[in-house]
Amino acid sequence: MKDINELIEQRIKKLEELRQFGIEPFGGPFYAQDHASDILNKFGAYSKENLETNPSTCSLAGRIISMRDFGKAAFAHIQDITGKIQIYFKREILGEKQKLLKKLDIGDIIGLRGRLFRTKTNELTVEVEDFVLLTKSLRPLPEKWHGLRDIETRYRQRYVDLIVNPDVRKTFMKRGAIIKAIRDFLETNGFIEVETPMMQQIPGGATAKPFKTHHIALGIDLYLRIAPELFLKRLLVGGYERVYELNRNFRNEGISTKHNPEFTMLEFYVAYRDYNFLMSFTEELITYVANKTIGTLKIPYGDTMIDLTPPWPRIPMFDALIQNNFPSEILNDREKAKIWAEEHGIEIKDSVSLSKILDEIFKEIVEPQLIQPTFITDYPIELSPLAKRKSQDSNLVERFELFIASQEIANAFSELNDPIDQRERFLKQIEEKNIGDEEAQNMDEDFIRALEYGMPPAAGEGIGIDRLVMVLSNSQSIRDVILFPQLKPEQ
RNA sequence: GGGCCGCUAGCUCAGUAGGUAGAGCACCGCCCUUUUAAGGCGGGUGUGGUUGGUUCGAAUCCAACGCGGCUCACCA
Repeated sequence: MKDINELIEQRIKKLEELRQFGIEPFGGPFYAQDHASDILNKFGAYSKENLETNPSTCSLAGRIISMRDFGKAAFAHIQDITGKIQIYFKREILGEKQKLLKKLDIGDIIGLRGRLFRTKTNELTVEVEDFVLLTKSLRPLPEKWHGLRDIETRYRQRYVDLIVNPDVRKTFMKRGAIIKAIRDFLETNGFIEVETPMMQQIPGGATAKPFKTHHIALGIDLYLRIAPELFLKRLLVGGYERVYELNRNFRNEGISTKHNPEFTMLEFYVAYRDYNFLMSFTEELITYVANKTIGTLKIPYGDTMIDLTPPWPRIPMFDALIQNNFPSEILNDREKAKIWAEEHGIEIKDSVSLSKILDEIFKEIVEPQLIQPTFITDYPIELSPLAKRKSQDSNLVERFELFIASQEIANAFSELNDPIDQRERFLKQIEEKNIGDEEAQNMDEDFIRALEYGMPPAAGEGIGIDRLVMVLSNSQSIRDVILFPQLKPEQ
């Protein structure tokens, strides 16, 4: 941060000179009446003559992002949250104040009022009648054509990325719109938003390694939540019928283009429904969000087009395997399945169960092909300790995952509400943990106690918001949809 | 964590038989009242990621380390 160079020194000098003129370079409030894009939209149809005969004034606040100074006149563009607009400084109008332009730099934030006109090239422009410096910028912005390309700097200094890369702004605006649309949809369908603990004594509700922290006054270790699931289901016991939480989860895993240690998850629960209901509901939710935020169900992703038009195929997991040439006769044969996997280049650890082997094979041979939205249903019970068994086959659970663009977007199931079965499943997890599965789930006695009071039959779902935003914004890396992705410390 | 690639001016990038570095934009000075990659004249502003090594001499060759990207592993 101490890399004071000549460019910064020059700007500090200008700042001091401005103070000598009695101008405060870090000013107070400025109540602009307008925004750049609003003006462009509102007056876009007004001709040059029109603007001359009906003078229209405006006031704006924003950052100077370019400057073309002629001495007695100057053009600049200023940028606000909506976009940019050209402004024109003219000595005839500003008088002595025109000289202040010498002390302004690209990057400074100003407030101004002026009159709209069109230039020779017909660009709608604000002729500045008065302006005030609101903030002096001491660091030079990246140059105007190539902008800021360096990925590391873009992530570390997202503020600069946002100033100079309009697409980045758009993506994060879209992210905000997507989240708002999700809330709108859930609220209109009778869901109530809640907040449950992020710091948990027993991390549960997912298979993942947690972050550990410590509470000094209580003298206990706490874990950042890996999922809100067990608390949301306690709320079903408490009487909530439709409930959701849209917030951060934390998982102590590697970082990649698809994983950030903290990520945003929507979890929602519906009493008196099952996973079949949720599949239809998910189609409605995602198509609502897509229509609302991008206005179409046919969206580009990488070099393919994704068509979100429902209904989406619903394929049982085992069928999906068989359709991809996995021999159905060895679905129940751990040894042969393991051999098949290894013959297809999939590494399998010795201790791993049949279900996990099938899951590995699925990830390897099926998942990459699930470009268009697809529900994969009916997972093996060992993979789903919180899900309800299928009545026709007690080795399977009523669960689905939604895949789009080869990514798992949603995971949902009919919730297990039998406290006795739940206790057995937890005990099974503890066995797994003892064998060495770091991610196996923990016993949560209070959760079982809650179930013992009676949880209505219910279905619950988690949607990975970052990944959904990736798909809807055609982003190839999760870091492009998280404002401040986790990075190693700078030096 | 493994493999591969990258790190040179504020930004985007050049620069190998090894001879202490260059372009555009930005910036500084002067000129210019409709420009928009404004233009004209003049100016290079640098801890070459860091630390060592080889060498008379290193941005360049070697090693270690740091950070980033891609990829594999793990997951959502």
